[in-house]
Amino acid sequence: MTVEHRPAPRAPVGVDEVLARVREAGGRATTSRRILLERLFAEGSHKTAEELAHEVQAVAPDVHLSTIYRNLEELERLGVVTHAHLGHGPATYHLATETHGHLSCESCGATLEAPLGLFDGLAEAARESLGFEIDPRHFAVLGHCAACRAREAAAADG
Amino acid sequence: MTVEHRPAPRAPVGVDEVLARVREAGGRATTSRRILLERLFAEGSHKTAEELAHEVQAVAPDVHLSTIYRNLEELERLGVVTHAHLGHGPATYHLATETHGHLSCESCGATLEAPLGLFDGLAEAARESLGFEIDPRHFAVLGHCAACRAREAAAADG
DNA sequence: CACGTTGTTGCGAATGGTTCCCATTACCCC
DNA sequence: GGGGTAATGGGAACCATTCGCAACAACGTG
Repeated sequence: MTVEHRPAPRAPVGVDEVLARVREAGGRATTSRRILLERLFAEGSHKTAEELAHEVQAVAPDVHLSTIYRNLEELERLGVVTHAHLGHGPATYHLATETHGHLSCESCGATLEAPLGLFDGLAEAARESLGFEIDPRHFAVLGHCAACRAREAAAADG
Repeated sequence: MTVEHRPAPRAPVGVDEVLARVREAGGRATTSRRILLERLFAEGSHKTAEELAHEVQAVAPDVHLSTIYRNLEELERLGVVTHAHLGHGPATYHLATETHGHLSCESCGATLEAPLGLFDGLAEAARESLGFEIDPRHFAVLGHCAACRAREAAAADG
């Protein structure tokens, strides 16, 4: 067994499917919800609530940031969306379709998605020596990306 | 080589040594600085700025929280103190004498200090497949501790 | 399709953690 | 023991997020 927690999210296929699920759960298919979902299904993942708000507001200017937060929270409860903390700065949200761990560069903020298998070495070590089960999805593992390391090494040589 | 960044902190031996170093660097040995250092050298690590403020204020009630933050920042610049982010909630500060990685439980907030060697498996995997050099000191790797896993497993069984 | 229930929204205020600004204080070098 | 300047207290500002509340709008029902 590798890293494995939380209810496995049922893959949402599209906006309408998700809205149907929202209604099943007693919720309503509001326009702000629909637009937000369209933005989440659009390419480019790991968006902050504020970025999503801007995108949504390009279509529906009155949608308030707090509505974005509330909808993200609701979608997360349904297992459609997840958020990840990538170091300093705001959380980022993405579809819960594919699960992956996060590596984030402390220097430039770049985020790498990594298959959970990458974390198996640490997962095993932590589990065996401490009984601790890591989860690299909700919080990124920080460090320094290749580009920044190269740049920093070059600067150090100077 | 394993996980290894940042200037290796010269081990500070005591409050007075650190204050001497502060002065070398053009700083001044103020009372708030001294008391803060005494608290940092006292046992019990991973204290938040606010906890440290309370401890300092028990001795010198007028020391302001912003002074604590400024002093911690200054001490960090000198390599005497480090801070770590352990998930949600405020950062924690501790002496930079001994370097270790952090594992933090998402359920109960417990923090485990782990030797950097524990992270070697992931460090190698990330370096080799992505050129990414992890640093488990500044940001904790999150997950679930043994106690919480046991409790959660029991609850799931019902 | 009008109606009422109730989930949602917009908005602003509140929160928690941290940083910034600024006039005053107090180190400490001579 | 006076002067230059680092540091302080205090509070305002800041960012990300949450909350409270009155107005609104979905949508099942009649």
